[in-house]
Amino acid sequence: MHDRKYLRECPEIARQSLATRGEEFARKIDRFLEIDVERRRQQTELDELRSERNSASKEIGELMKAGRRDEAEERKGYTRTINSRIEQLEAQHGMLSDEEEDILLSLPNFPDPSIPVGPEGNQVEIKAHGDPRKFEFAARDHMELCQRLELANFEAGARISGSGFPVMHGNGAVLQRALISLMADVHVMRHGYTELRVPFMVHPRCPLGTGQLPKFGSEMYHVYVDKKLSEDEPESGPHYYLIPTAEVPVVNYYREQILEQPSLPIKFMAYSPCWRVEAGSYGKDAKGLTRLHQFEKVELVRICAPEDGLAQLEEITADAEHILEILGLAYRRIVLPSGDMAFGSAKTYDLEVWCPGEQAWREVSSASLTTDYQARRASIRYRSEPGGKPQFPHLLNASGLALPRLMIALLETYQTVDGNVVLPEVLHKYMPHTSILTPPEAGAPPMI
RNA sequence: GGAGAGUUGGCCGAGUGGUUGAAGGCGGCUGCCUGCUAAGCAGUUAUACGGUGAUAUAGCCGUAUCGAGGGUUCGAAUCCCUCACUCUCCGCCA
Repeated sequence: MHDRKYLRECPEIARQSLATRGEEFARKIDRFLEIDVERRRQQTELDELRSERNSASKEIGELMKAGRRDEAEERKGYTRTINSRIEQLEAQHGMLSDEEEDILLSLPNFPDPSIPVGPEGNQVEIKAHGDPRKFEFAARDHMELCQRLELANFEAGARISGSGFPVMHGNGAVLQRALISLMADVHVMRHGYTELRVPFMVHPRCPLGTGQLPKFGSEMYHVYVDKKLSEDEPESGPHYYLIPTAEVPVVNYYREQILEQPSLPIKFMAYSPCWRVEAGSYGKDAKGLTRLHQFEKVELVRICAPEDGLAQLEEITADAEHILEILGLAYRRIVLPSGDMAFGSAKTYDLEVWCPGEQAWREVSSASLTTDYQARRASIRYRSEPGGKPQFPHLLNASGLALPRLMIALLETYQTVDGNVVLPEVLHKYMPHTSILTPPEAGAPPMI
């Protein structure tokens, strides 16, 4: 959400900035400005009328006390006429305020001037790390490896829930758990994050704060208690959203709070499952573990001083990259163009890991600086000095990292000629029972 | 699922129709006093929006805000209704 004053005072800059994200926003800003002028005019008039009513009421009180009933009655009549005017104005003012609010909530963040302008495809590679492994044999893709080593069961997942809900099986499940532990440990012990364990279903206010709502409600799973399912007005009862990322609950940890002289940056890490509807994406990267309705992720969030945002983005991105580095995976960092960023982001780096079996770079992390955009929406403020003015901090988030695609890269990179997988050393202490994934022995539960 | 209690300022906590934006306390800030420390005294200390002002985000004026929404009234934190949330006890359950 943007500062009204800024839009009012620098509409041209705002228009130009948002034009890089889509052509519809200039029109919205124009409408905002139009409404804003009229809304303020009405508010001034309302304030004056109310002021008059307040003082008249006070007078009535004094007249009553003094026993001057007739004069009091006369004043009451006067206030009643003011009230009808107030009522009228309030209705108009309310409608305008609502529309203004809707517009504000539907404007994305201003892109940082440093990023490339344009639609998806205009991203720029910032750096590359590690060499994609060369194979002296035909590298298998992760589907084949999962099948052979019995690591993931897609059919069973479909039976249980539907497509996009795989069951991790045997060593696949263990490996996933090991990766979670490894990443969490590194972020907590080495990078200094405080770990949170958060609710996975959240109050609607949360995704509004982070920017998924109101525009992207259809991309999240919405949960009602059973008795509300059949009713026409689900909004009347308690309802929740399944989190599409731990960023949602973590950012809302301080929603509507004023932090008193916090020591910034605040760094939070949270592991969680994530649910995404992914409507309309069938067929697009949809095979295997690439794109799922439910997946797991370790998420990083930072809260920092406004002047520090860009530097913090570099750090949080480096924290995510560090995981790829200790796992020995080749990756590149790209900066997303204005037209391809999440709604609340001002600048986003994607980390793409090399998946040799598919001969493709796959996004495993997205690190974003949301500046004060989420802080405003979620009303998170802080005072840098006692009695100082509350100000909006900058918020950042980064996946560190998403499990399924990390798993793809890991399996495909460390496969051997005979179709096994030799795990990198850093994982050994998290999987003491085996450092080489091989097909299960006879007697293991069948994967069908 | 059943029964009850509650939701007030950074925190605790008064307050059942009229100078209550809100007593009192804690904490914070400013000053005074005290030859250390401690204590004491006085003052001050919410947020948002609008206007005015300056144009460095000071000051002044107004409005709104006592969980949310609606109602009664000239006037509501205070009365009425609806909803949300929190807590306690019982039941059920990992």
